[in-house]
Amino acid sequence: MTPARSRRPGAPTRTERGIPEATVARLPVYLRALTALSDSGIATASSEDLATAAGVNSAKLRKDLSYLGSYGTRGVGYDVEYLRYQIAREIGVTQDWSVVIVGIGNLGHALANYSGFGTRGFRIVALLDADPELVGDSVGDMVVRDFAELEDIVASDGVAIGVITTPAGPAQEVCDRLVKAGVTSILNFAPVVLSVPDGVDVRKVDLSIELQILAYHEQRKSGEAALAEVPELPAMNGLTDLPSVGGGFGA
Amino acid sequence: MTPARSRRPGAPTRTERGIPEATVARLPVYLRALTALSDSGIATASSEDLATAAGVNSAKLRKDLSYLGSYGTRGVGYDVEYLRYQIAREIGVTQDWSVVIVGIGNLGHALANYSGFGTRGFRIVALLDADPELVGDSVGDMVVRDFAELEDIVASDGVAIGVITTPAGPAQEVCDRLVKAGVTSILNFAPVVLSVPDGVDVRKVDLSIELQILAYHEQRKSGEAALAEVPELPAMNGLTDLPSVGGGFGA
DNA sequence: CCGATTTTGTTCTCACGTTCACAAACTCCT
DNA sequence: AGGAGTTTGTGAACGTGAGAACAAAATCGG
Repeated sequence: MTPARSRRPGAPTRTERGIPEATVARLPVYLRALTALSDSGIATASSEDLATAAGVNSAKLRKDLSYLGSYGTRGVGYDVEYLRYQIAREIGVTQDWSVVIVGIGNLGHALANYSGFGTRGFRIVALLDADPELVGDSVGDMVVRDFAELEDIVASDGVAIGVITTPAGPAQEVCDRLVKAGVTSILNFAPVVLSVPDGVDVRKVDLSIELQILAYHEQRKSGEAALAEVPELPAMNGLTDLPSVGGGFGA
Repeated sequence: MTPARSRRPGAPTRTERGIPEATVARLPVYLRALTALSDSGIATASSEDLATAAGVNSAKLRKDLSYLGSYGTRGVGYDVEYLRYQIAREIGVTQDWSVVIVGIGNLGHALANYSGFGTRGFRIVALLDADPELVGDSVGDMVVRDFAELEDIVASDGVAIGVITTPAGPAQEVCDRLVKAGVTSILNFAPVVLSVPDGVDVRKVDLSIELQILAYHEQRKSGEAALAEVPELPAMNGLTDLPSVGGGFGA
Protein backbone atom coordinates (compact mmCIF):
# COMPACT_ATOMS: atom_id res chain seq x y z
CA MET A 1 0.00 0.00 0.00
CA THR A 2 2.78 2.41 0.87
CA PRO A 3 4.48 3.39 -2.36
CA ALA A 4 8.21 3.35 -2.99
CA ARG A 5 9.50 6.72 -1.94
CA SER A 6 11.68 7.04 -5.04
CA ARG A 7 14.61 8.86 -3.47
CA ARG A 8 16.45 8.62 -6.72
CA PRO A 9 20.16 9.53 -6.77
CA GLY A 10 19.83 12.49 -9.08
CA ALA A 11 17.93 14.58 -6.53
CA PRO A 12 15.05 16.68 -7.87
CA THR A 13 17.18 19.83 -7.77
CA ARG A 14 14.57 21.59 -5.68
CA THR A 15 13.28 24.84 -7.07
CA GLU A 16 16.22 27.06 -6.32
CA ARG A 17 14.42 30.28 -5.57
CA GLY A 18 10.87 31.32 -5.97
CA ILE A 19 7.70 29.38 -5.74
CA PRO A 20 5.02 31.44 -7.54
CA GLU A 21 2.99 33.53 -5.17
CA ALA A 22 -0.26 31.99 -6.40
CA THR A 23 1.08 28.60 -5.50
CA VAL A 24 2.21 29.71 -2.06
CA ALA A 25 -1.32 30.92 -1.38
CA ARG A 26 -2.69 27.47 -2.18
CA LEU A 27 -0.21 25.39 -0.22
CA PRO A 28 -2.06 25.96 3.07
CA VAL A 29 -5.23 24.69 1.41
CA TYR A 30 -3.47 21.53 0.32
CA LEU A 31 -2.06 21.16 3.77
CA ARG A 32 -5.52 21.31 5.27
CA ALA A 33 -6.87 18.82 2.74
CA LEU A 34 -4.03 16.44 3.51
CA THR A 35 -4.66 16.74 7.21
CA ALA A 36 -8.31 15.91 6.67
CA LEU A 37 -7.40 12.89 4.57
CA SER A 38 -4.88 11.80 7.15
CA ASP A 39 -7.47 12.09 9.91
CA SER A 40 -9.73 9.87 7.85
CA GLY A 41 -7.05 7.23 7.84
CA ILE A 42 -6.27 7.59 4.15
CA ALA A 43 -2.63 6.84 3.43
CA THR A 44 -2.38 7.54 -0.29
CA ALA A 45 -4.19 10.00 -2.52
CA SER A 46 -4.04 10.80 -6.22
CA SER A 47 -3.78 14.35 -7.51
CA GLU A 48 -7.42 13.99 -8.49
CA ASP A 49 -8.46 13.13 -4.93
CA LEU A 50 -6.41 15.93 -3.47
CA ALA A 51 -7.63 18.43 -6.01
CA THR A 52 -11.23 17.60 -5.22
CA ALA A 53 -10.59 17.95 -1.50
CA ALA A 54 -8.85 21.28 -2.02
CA GLY A 55 -11.38 22.59 -4.51
CA VAL A 56 -8.97 23.07 -7.39
CA ASN A 57 -8.15 21.58 -10.76
CA SER A 58 -5.90 18.51 -10.63
CA ALA A 59 -3.47 19.83 -13.23
CA LYS A 60 -3.00 22.96 -11.17
CA LEU A 61 -2.40 20.92 -8.07
CA ARG A 62 0.21 18.77 -9.76
CA LYS A 63 1.99 21.81 -11.12
CA ASP A 64 1.91 23.47 -7.73
CA LEU A 65 3.38 20.41 -6.05
CA SER A 66 6.02 20.10 -8.73
CA TYR A 67 7.52 23.40 -7.55
CA LEU A 68 8.33 21.76 -4.23
CA GLY A 69 9.97 18.73 -5.73
CA SER A 70 8.96 15.37 -7.04
CA TYR A 71 7.14 13.91 -4.08
CA GLY A 72 4.59 11.68 -5.80
CA THR A 73 4.81 8.24 -7.35
CA ARG A 74 3.59 7.77 -10.90
CA GLY A 75 0.83 5.28 -11.24
CA VAL A 76 0.13 5.54 -7.51
CA GLY A 77 -0.28 9.04 -6.17
CA TYR A 78 1.02 10.83 -3.10
CA ASP A 79 1.74 9.45 0.33
CA VAL A 80 -0.48 11.63 2.48
CA GLU A 81 1.73 11.89 5.55
CA TYR A 82 4.88 12.37 3.57
CA LEU A 83 3.45 15.10 1.37
CA ARG A 84 1.89 16.77 4.37
CA TYR A 85 5.25 16.99 6.02
CA GLN A 86 6.91 18.34 2.91
CA ILE A 87 4.35 21.09 2.48
CA ALA A 88 4.46 21.95 6.18
CA ARG A 89 8.20 22.23 5.97
CA GLU A 90 8.05 24.37 2.86
CA ILE A 91 5.56 26.76 4.45
CA GLY A 92 7.52 26.80 7.64
CA VAL A 93 4.95 25.47 10.08
CA THR A 94 7.06 22.60 11.30
CA GLN A 95 8.40 25.18 13.72
CA ASP A 96 6.31 27.43 15.95
CA TRP A 97 5.84 31.12 15.24
CA SER A 98 5.24 33.63 18.00
CA VAL A 99 2.43 36.09 17.35
CA VAL A 100 1.26 39.24 19.11
CA ILE A 101 -2.25 40.63 18.71
CA VAL A 102 -2.64 44.39 19.03
CA GLY A 103 -6.08 45.86 19.64
CA ILE A 104 -8.29 43.77 21.89
CA GLY A 105 -11.73 44.90 20.75
CA ASN A 106 -14.43 42.62 19.43
CA LEU A 107 -12.28 41.08 16.78
CA GLY A 108 -9.15 40.87 18.89
CA HIS A 109 -11.19 39.04 21.49
CA ALA A 110 -12.47 36.60 18.92
CA LEU A 111 -8.99 35.85 17.62
CA ALA A 112 -7.55 35.52 21.13
CA ASN A 113 -10.24 33.01 22.04
CA TYR A 114 -9.66 31.03 18.90
CA SER A 115 -8.44 27.78 20.38
CA GLY A 116 -7.19 26.23 17.17
CA PHE A 117 -4.13 28.44 17.10
CA GLY A 118 -1.45 26.69 19.09
CA THR A 119 -2.03 23.43 17.29
CA ARG A 120 -1.26 24.97 13.94
CA GLY A 121 2.22 26.32 14.32
CA PHE A 122 1.29 29.71 15.74
CA ARG A 123 1.55 30.70 19.37
CA ILE A 124 -0.03 33.87 20.69
CA VAL A 125 2.50 35.26 23.12
CA ALA A 126 0.76 38.51 24.00
CA LEU A 127 -2.47 40.48 23.71
CA LEU A 128 -1.75 44.19 23.67
CA ASP A 129 -3.89 47.29 23.89
CA ALA A 130 -3.18 50.91 24.62
CA ASP A 131 -6.45 51.42 26.48
CA PRO A 132 -5.77 51.37 30.27
CA GLU A 133 -9.35 50.16 30.77
CA LEU A 134 -8.54 46.97 28.93
CA VAL A 135 -5.06 46.30 30.27
CA GLY A 136 -5.24 43.63 32.95
CA ASP A 137 -8.46 42.07 31.66
CA SER A 138 -8.20 38.39 31.07
CA VAL A 139 -9.21 36.95 27.72
CA GLY A 140 -9.28 33.20 27.62
CA ASP A 141 -6.21 32.16 29.55
CA MET A 142 -4.27 35.31 28.75
CA VAL A 143 -4.12 38.79 30.21
CA VAL A 144 -4.18 41.96 28.16
CA ARG A 145 -0.91 43.81 28.51
CA ASP A 146 0.04 47.38 27.83
CA PHE A 147 1.08 48.24 24.30
CA ALA A 148 4.15 49.92 25.78
CA GLU A 149 5.52 46.48 26.59
CA LEU A 150 5.66 45.63 22.91
CA GLU A 151 9.40 46.06 22.43
CA ASP A 152 10.26 43.88 25.41
CA ILE A 153 7.92 41.13 24.33
CA VAL A 154 9.14 41.10 20.76
CA ALA A 155 12.73 40.99 21.87
CA SER A 156 12.31 38.28 24.48
CA ASP A 157 9.97 36.00 22.54
CA GLY A 158 11.41 36.45 19.08
CA VAL A 159 8.12 37.60 17.66
CA ALA A 160 8.13 37.92 13.89
CA ILE A 161 4.41 38.17 13.22
CA GLY A 162 2.00 40.85 14.45
CA VAL A 163 -1.76 40.98 14.05
CA ILE A 164 -3.42 44.40 14.00
CA THR A 165 -7.05 44.42 15.11
CA THR A 166 -7.30 48.07 16.07
CA PRO A 167 -9.65 50.59 14.49
CA ALA A 168 -8.41 52.33 11.38
CA GLY A 169 -7.18 55.41 13.21
CA PRO A 170 -4.24 54.05 15.18
CA ALA A 171 -3.40 51.23 12.76
CA GLN A 172 -0.54 52.93 10.96
CA GLU A 173 1.01 54.08 14.20
CA VAL A 174 0.72 50.59 15.66
CA CYS A 175 2.23 49.21 12.48
CA ASP A 176 5.20 51.57 12.73
CA ARG A 177 5.81 50.53 16.31
CA LEU A 178 5.62 46.85 15.39
CA VAL A 179 8.10 47.31 12.59
CA LYS A 180 10.45 49.31 14.76
CA ALA A 181 10.29 46.60 17.42
CA GLY A 182 11.42 44.05 14.84
CA VAL A 183 8.22 42.49 13.54
CA THR A 184 8.60 41.69 9.86
CA SER A 185 5.21 40.17 8.99
CA ILE A 186 1.88 41.83 9.68
CA LEU A 187 -1.67 40.62 9.33
CA ASN A 188 -3.86 43.69 9.17
CA PHE A 189 -7.58 43.72 9.92
CA ALA A 190 -7.86 47.50 10.04
CA PRO A 191 -9.39 49.11 6.96
CA VAL A 192 -6.38 51.15 5.95
CA VAL A 193 -3.52 50.76 3.52
CA LEU A 194 -0.47 50.31 5.70
CA SER A 195 2.85 51.59 4.47
CA VAL A 196 5.87 49.61 5.57
CA PRO A 197 9.54 49.56 4.63
CA ASP A 198 10.93 46.98 2.23
CA GLY A 199 11.40 43.59 3.78
CA VAL A 200 8.21 43.74 5.79
CA ASP A 201 5.23 41.74 4.53
CA VAL A 202 1.68 42.86 5.06
CA ARG A 203 -1.43 40.86 4.39
CA LYS A 204 -4.85 42.39 4.68
CA VAL A 205 -8.12 40.86 5.75
CA ASP A 206 -11.04 43.13 5.08
CA LEU A 207 -14.63 42.17 5.64
CA SER A 208 -16.13 45.20 3.90
CA ILE A 209 -14.15 44.56 0.77
CA GLU A 210 -15.21 40.93 0.64
CA LEU A 211 -18.85 41.86 1.01
CA GLN A 212 -18.57 44.55 -1.63
CA ILE A 213 -17.05 42.10 -4.08
CA LEU A 214 -19.98 39.78 -3.43
CA ALA A 215 -22.38 42.68 -3.87
CA TYR A 216 -20.89 43.46 -7.26
CA HIS A 217 -21.49 39.96 -8.55
CA GLU A 218 -24.87 39.83 -6.89
CA GLN A 219 -25.91 42.95 -8.72
CA ARG A 220 -24.84 41.40 -11.99
CA LYS A 221 -26.91 38.32 -11.31
CA SER A 222 -30.13 40.26 -10.79
CA GLY A 223 -30.21 41.00 -14.49
CA GLU A 224 -29.45 44.36 -15.97
CA ALA A 225 -32.82 45.66 -14.85
CA ALA A 226 -31.24 46.55 -11.53
CA LEU A 227 -28.53 48.51 -13.27
CA ALA A 228 -31.05 50.51 -15.26
CA GLU A 229 -32.83 51.53 -12.10
CA VAL A 230 -29.79 53.47 -10.97
CA PRO A 231 -29.19 56.66 -12.92
CA GLU A 232 -25.81 56.73 -14.60
CA LEU A 233 -25.33 60.44 -14.21
CA PRO A 234 -27.23 61.67 -11.19
CA ALA A 235 -27.78 65.30 -10.37
CA MET A 236 -24.74 66.44 -8.43
CA ASN A 237 -26.77 68.08 -5.70
CA GLY A 238 -27.96 64.72 -4.52
CA LEU A 239 -24.53 63.30 -4.03
CA THR A 240 -23.97 64.20 -0.43
CA ASP A 241 -27.04 62.23 0.54
CA LEU A 242 -25.38 58.97 -0.44
CA PRO A 243 -24.93 56.34 2.19
CA SER A 244 -21.38 56.55 3.44
CA VAL A 245 -19.82 53.72 1.54
CA GLY A 246 -16.25 52.55 1.93
CA GLY A 247 -14.49 52.27 5.25
CA GLY A 248 -14.35 49.04 7.08
CA PHE A 249 -13.52 47.41 10.38
CA GLY A 250 -13.19 50.52 12.49
CA ALA A 251 -14.36 50.92 16.06
CA MET B 1 -11.95 74.15 -8.76
CA THR B 2 -14.68 71.80 -9.80
CA PRO B 3 -13.88 70.53 -13.28
CA ALA B 4 -16.26 70.43 -16.20
CA ARG B 5 -18.08 67.15 -15.98
CA SER B 6 -17.60 66.43 -19.69
CA ARG B 7 -20.90 64.74 -20.40
CA ARG B 8 -20.06 64.60 -24.04
CA PRO B 9 -22.77 63.55 -26.52
CA GLY B 10 -21.07 60.38 -27.66
CA ALA B 11 -21.51 58.64 -24.32
CA PRO B 12 -18.55 56.56 -23.10
CA THR B 13 -20.15 53.31 -24.29
CA ARG B 14 -19.77 51.77 -20.88
CA THR B 15 -17.92 48.51 -20.70
CA GLU B 16 -20.54 46.15 -22.02
CA ARG B 17 -19.81 43.05 -20.01
CA GLY B 18 -17.02 42.08 -17.76
CA ILE B 19 -14.81 44.15 -15.57
CA PRO B 20 -11.71 42.04 -14.84
CA GLU B 21 -11.92 40.28 -11.52
CA ALA B 22 -8.66 41.82 -10.33
CA THR B 23 -10.16 45.24 -10.95
CA VAL B 24 -13.39 44.40 -9.14
CA ALA B 25 -11.34 43.42 -6.11
CA ARG B 26 -9.66 46.81 -6.08
CA LEU B 27 -12.73 48.97 -6.57
CA PRO B 28 -13.69 48.79 -2.88
CA VAL B 29 -10.19 50.00 -2.02
CA TYR B 30 -10.59 52.98 -4.32
CA LEU B 31 -13.99 53.62 -2.83
CA ARG B 32 -12.51 53.75 0.63
CA ALA B 33 -9.70 56.03 -0.49
CA LEU B 34 -12.21 58.37 -2.13
CA THR B 35 -14.32 58.43 1.01
CA ALA B 36 -11.25 59.37 3.04
CA LEU B 37 -10.35 62.14 0.63
CA SER B 38 -13.91 63.36 0.64
CA ASP B 39 -13.94 63.44 4.43
CA SER B 40 -10.79 65.55 4.30
CA GLY B 41 -12.65 68.05 2.18
CA ILE B 42 -10.67 67.33 -0.97
CA ALA B 43 -12.81 67.85 -4.06
CA THR B 44 -10.45 66.79 -6.85
CA ALA B 45 -7.71 64.21 -6.99
CA SER B 46 -5.32 63.05 -9.68
CA SER B 47 -4.75 59.40 -10.46
CA GLU B 48 -1.42 59.80 -8.71
CA ASP B 49 -3.07 61.04 -5.51
CA LEU B 50 -5.65 58.31 -5.58
CA ALA B 51 -3.12 55.62 -6.34
CA THR B 52 -1.02 56.68 -3.38
CA ALA B 53 -4.04 56.66 -1.10
CA ALA B 54 -5.07 53.23 -2.34
CA GLY B 55 -1.59 51.80 -2.28
CA VAL B 56 -1.38 50.94 -5.97
CA ASN B 57 0.40 52.08 -9.10
CA SER B 58 -1.20 55.05 -10.85
CA ALA B 59 -1.22 53.39 -14.26
CA LYS B 60 -3.08 50.46 -12.79
CA LEU B 61 -5.58 52.75 -11.15
CA ARG B 62 -6.26 54.62 -14.38
CA LYS B 63 -6.71 51.41 -16.27
CA ASP B 64 -9.06 50.07 -13.61
CA LEU B 65 -11.18 53.21 -13.72
CA SER B 66 -11.25 53.15 -17.49
CA TYR B 67 -13.26 49.93 -17.35
CA LEU B 68 -16.06 51.84 -15.66
CA GLY B 69 -16.12 54.64 -18.16
CA SER B 70 -14.39 57.92 -18.72
CA TYR B 71 -15.03 59.72 -15.48
CA GLY B 72 -11.92 61.87 -15.20
CA THR B 73 -10.90 65.13 -16.79
CA ARG B 74 -7.61 65.28 -18.59
CA GLY B 75 -5.26 67.85 -17.19
CA VAL B 76 -7.30 68.01 -14.00
CA GLY B 77 -8.02 64.68 -12.38
CA TYR B 78 -11.12 63.12 -10.89
CA ASP B 79 -13.95 64.79 -9.04
CA VAL B 80 -13.89 62.92 -5.76
CA GLU B 81 -17.63 62.87 -5.04
CA TYR B 82 -18.57 62.05 -8.58
CA LEU B 83 -16.13 59.20 -8.92
CA ARG B 84 -17.10 57.89 -5.54
CA TYR B 85 -20.70 57.68 -6.63
CA GLN B 86 -19.80 55.99 -9.90
CA ILE B 87 -17.76 53.30 -8.17
CA ALA B 88 -20.39 52.80 -5.49
CA ARG B 89 -22.99 52.35 -8.20
CA GLU B 90 -20.81 49.93 -10.14
CA ILE B 91 -20.19 47.83 -7.04
CA GLY B 92 -23.82 48.00 -6.10
CA VAL B 93 -23.59 49.66 -2.70
CA THR B 94 -25.85 52.56 -3.55
CA GLN B 95 -28.57 50.17 -2.52
CA ASP B 96 -28.69 48.24 0.75
CA TRP B 97 -28.01 44.51 0.92
CA SER B 98 -29.56 42.31 3.57
CA VAL B 99 -27.18 39.91 5.28
CA VAL B 100 -27.66 37.01 7.65
CA ILE B 101 -24.91 35.73 9.93
CA VAL B 102 -25.01 32.05 10.79
CA GLY B 103 -23.00 30.79 13.76
CA ILE B 104 -22.84 33.18 16.69
CA GLY B 105 -19.63 32.08 18.35
CA ASN B 106 -16.68 34.33 19.04
CA LEU B 107 -16.35 35.51 15.50
CA GLY B 108 -20.07 35.79 14.83
CA HIS B 109 -20.30 37.95 17.92
CA ALA B 110 -17.52 40.18 16.72
CA LEU B 111 -19.11 40.66 13.32
CA ALA B 112 -22.54 41.28 14.80
CA ASN B 113 -21.11 43.96 17.06
CA TYR B 114 -19.30 45.59 14.21
CA SER B 115 -21.08 48.91 14.10
CA GLY B 116 -19.69 50.07 10.77
CA PHE B 117 -21.96 47.74 8.84
CA GLY B 118 -25.19 49.58 8.27
CA THR B 119 -23.40 52.68 7.06
CA ARG B 120 -21.71 50.78 4.28
CA GLY B 121 -24.56 49.36 2.27
CA PHE B 122 -25.00 46.16 4.28
CA ARG B 123 -27.73 45.53 6.79
CA ILE B 124 -27.63 42.57 9.15
CA VAL B 125 -31.19 41.31 9.30
CA ALA B 126 -30.65 38.25 11.45
CA LEU B 127 -28.20 36.39 13.65
CA LEU B 128 -28.83 32.66 13.50
CA ASP B 129 -27.57 29.71 15.44
CA ALA B 130 -28.72 26.14 15.82
CA ASP B 131 -27.66 25.93 19.46
CA PRO B 132 -30.76 26.35 21.72
CA GLU B 133 -28.49 27.74 24.41
CA LEU B 134 -27.66 30.70 22.24
CA VAL B 135 -31.08 31.36 20.72
CA GLY B 136 -32.68 34.27 22.51
CA ASP B 137 -29.40 35.83 23.66
CA SER B 138 -29.05 39.43 22.68
CA VAL B 139 -25.96 40.56 20.84
CA GLY B 140 -25.68 44.29 20.43
CA ASP B 141 -29.21 45.39 19.61
CA MET B 142 -30.17 42.10 18.01
CA VAL B 143 -31.43 38.78 19.28
CA VAL B 144 -30.07 35.43 18.18
CA ARG B 145 -32.78 33.48 16.37
CA ASP B 146 -33.13 29.82 15.58
CA PHE B 147 -31.48 28.60 12.40
CA ALA B 148 -34.78 26.95 11.53
CA GLU B 149 -36.22 30.38 10.81
CA LEU B 150 -33.73 30.86 7.98
CA GLU B 151 -36.13 30.24 5.11
CA ASP B 152 -38.74 32.67 6.44
CA ILE B 153 -36.18 35.39 7.00
CA VAL B 154 -34.59 35.02 3.59
CA ALA B 155 -37.96 35.09 1.91
CA SER B 156 -39.35 38.07 3.79
CA ASP B 157 -36.24 40.22 3.79
CA GLY B 158 -34.90 39.38 0.35
CA VAL B 159 -31.59 38.23 1.73
CA ALA B 160 -29.00 37.55 -0.95
CA ILE B 161 -25.84 37.37 1.16
CA GLY B 162 -25.05 34.92 3.95
CA VAL B 163 -22.07 34.91 6.28
CA ILE B 164 -20.96 31.57 7.73
CA THR B 165 -19.10 31.81 11.03
CA THR B 166 -19.74 28.27 12.26
CA PRO B 167 -17.04 25.71 12.99
CA ALA B 168 -15.86 23.62 10.07
CA GLY B 169 -18.14 20.70 10.83
CA PRO B 170 -21.57 22.12 10.10
CA ALA B 171 -20.40 24.65 7.51
CA GLN B 172 -21.29 22.67 4.39
CA GLU B 173 -24.69 21.80 5.78
CA VAL B 174 -25.36 25.41 6.67
CA CYS B 175 -24.21 26.40 3.22
CA ASP B 176 -26.61 23.97 1.58
CA ARG B 177 -29.48 25.33 3.63
CA LEU B 178 -28.57 28.90 2.73
CA VAL B 179 -28.45 28.07 -0.95
CA LYS B 180 -31.72 26.21 -0.80
CA ALA B 181 -33.32 29.16 0.94
CA GLY B 182 -32.28 31.40 -1.93
CA VAL B 183 -29.00 32.95 -0.82
CA THR B 184 -26.70 33.38 -3.80
CA SER B 185 -23.59 34.92 -2.24
CA ILE B 186 -21.73 33.47 0.72
CA LEU B 187 -18.87 34.79 2.79
CA ASN B 188 -17.29 31.81 4.48
CA PHE B 189 -15.12 32.01 7.58
CA ALA B 190 -15.15 28.27 8.25
CA PRO B 191 -11.98 26.42 7.25
CA VAL B 192 -13.55 24.18 4.65
CA VAL B 193 -13.92 24.21 0.91
CA LEU B 194 -17.62 24.75 0.32
CA SER B 195 -19.22 23.24 -2.72
CA VAL B 196 -22.08 25.18 -4.21
CA PRO B 197 -24.09 25.00 -7.42
CA ASP B 198 -23.34 27.27 -10.36
CA GLY B 199 -24.61 30.75 -9.90
CA VAL B 200 -23.68 30.94 -6.24
CA ASP B 201 -20.59 32.94 -5.29
CA VAL B 202 -18.43 31.99 -2.35
CA ARG B 203 -15.63 34.05 -0.89
CA LYS B 204 -13.42 32.68 1.82
CA VAL B 205 -11.73 34.46 4.69
CA ASP B 206 -9.24 32.25 6.43
CA LEU B 207 -6.97 33.41 9.20
CA SER B 208 -4.82 30.28 9.28
CA ILE B 209 -4.07 30.54 5.59
CA GLU B 210 -3.07 34.17 5.87
CA LEU B 211 -0.73 33.41 8.74
CA GLN B 212 0.77 30.48 6.92
CA ILE B 213 1.47 32.62 3.87
CA LEU B 214 3.23 35.10 6.12
CA ALA B 215 5.15 32.27 7.73
CA TYR B 216 6.39 31.08 4.35
CA HIS B 217 7.85 34.46 3.51
CA GLU B 218 9.15 34.89 7.02
CA GLN B 219 11.03 31.63 6.72
CA ARG B 220 12.61 32.80 3.50
CA LYS B 221 13.73 36.03 5.11
CA SER B 222 15.62 34.26 7.89
CA GLY B 223 18.21 33.16 5.39
CA GLU B 224 18.54 29.63 4.13
CA ALA B 225 20.12 28.58 7.41
CA ALA B 226 16.62 27.98 8.71
CA LEU B 227 15.82 25.75 5.77
CA ALA B 228 18.92 23.67 6.30
CA GLU B 229 17.96 23.02 9.91
CA VAL B 230 14.95 21.08 8.78
CA PRO B 231 15.76 17.73 7.22
CA GLU B 232 14.50 17.37 3.69
CA LEU B 233 13.73 13.70 3.99
CA PRO B 234 12.97 12.83 7.57
CA ALA B 235 12.66 9.30 8.83
CA MET B 236 9.10 8.22 8.23
CA ASN B 237 8.64 6.85 11.71
CA GLY B 238 8.78 10.36 13.12
CA LEU B 239 6.01 11.69 10.98
CA THR B 240 3.07 11.08 13.25
CA ASP B 241 4.71 13.22 15.91
CA LEU B 242 4.33 16.34 13.80
CA PRO B 243 2.33 19.21 15.17
CA SER B 244 -1.12 19.09 13.66
CA VAL B 245 -0.80 21.69 10.99
CA GLY B 246 -3.62 22.80 8.71
CA GLY B 247 -7.16 23.39 9.82
CA GLY B 248 -8.37 26.80 10.76
CA PHE B 249 -11.22 28.67 12.33
CA GLY B 250 -13.04 25.80 13.98
CA ALA B 251 -14.77 25.84 17.36
C1' DC C 1 -6.16 82.90 -29.66
C1' DC C 2 -1.95 79.98 -29.01
C1' DG C 3 1.58 77.43 -26.90
C1' DA C 4 3.08 75.25 -22.58
C1' DT C 5 1.69 72.18 -19.10
C1' DT C 6 -0.87 68.75 -16.86
C1' DT C 7 -3.16 64.51 -16.58
C1' DT C 8 -6.19 61.12 -18.45
C1' DG C 9 -7.29 57.06 -21.39
C1' DT C 10 -5.32 53.59 -24.11
C1' DT C 11 -2.07 50.79 -26.66
C1' DC C 12 1.70 47.71 -26.52
C1' DT C 13 4.68 44.57 -24.38
C1' DC C 14 6.01 41.48 -20.97
C1' DA C 15 5.31 38.54 -16.99
C1' DC C 16 2.48 35.51 -14.55
C1' DG C 17 -0.96 32.00 -13.99
C1' DT C 18 -4.00 28.34 -15.82
C1' DT C 19 -5.12 24.50 -18.53
C1' DC C 20 -4.26 20.94 -21.90
C1' DA C 21 -2.03 17.08 -23.37
C1' DC C 22 1.32 13.63 -23.31
C1' DA C 23 5.71 11.10 -22.37
C1' DA C 24 7.77 8.90 -18.45
C1' DA C 25 7.42 5.98 -14.68
C1' DC C 26 5.28 3.00 -11.81
C1' DT C 27 1.97 -1.11 -10.51
C1' DC C 28 -0.68 -5.05 -11.40
C1' DC C 29 -2.23 -9.01 -13.76
C1' DT C 30 -1.52 -12.85 -16.62
C1' DA D 1 8.60 -11.35 -18.14
C1' DG D 2 5.61 -8.45 -20.64
C1' DG D 3 1.66 -5.82 -21.70
C1' DA D 4 -2.28 -3.13 -19.98
C1' DG D 5 -3.61 0.36 -17.05
C1' DT D 6 -2.67 4.45 -13.88
C1' DT D 7 -0.98 8.58 -12.52
C1' DT D 8 2.71 11.88 -12.14
C1' DG D 9 5.55 15.69 -13.86
C1' DT D 10 6.15 18.99 -17.41
C1' DG D 11 6.33 21.33 -21.98
C1' DA D 12 3.46 24.17 -24.71
C1' DA D 13 -0.59 27.00 -25.69
C1' DC D 14 -3.59 30.22 -23.98
C1' DG D 15 -5.59 33.84 -21.17
C1' DT D 16 -5.28 37.42 -17.73
C1' DG D 17 -2.96 41.10 -15.40
C1' DA D 18 0.77 44.70 -14.71
C1' DG D 19 3.50 48.44 -16.14
C1' DA D 20 5.67 51.64 -19.51
C1' DA D 21 4.90 54.92 -22.68
C1' DC D 22 2.47 58.07 -25.33
C1' DA D 23 -1.34 60.47 -27.92
C1' DA D 24 -5.49 63.04 -26.82
C1' DA D 25 -7.82 66.40 -24.26
C1' DA D 26 -8.28 69.67 -20.98
C1' DT D 27 -6.50 74.04 -18.31
C1' DC D 28 -3.85 78.18 -17.82
C1' DG D 29 -1.02 82.21 -18.74
C1' DG D 30 0.10 85.63 -21.84
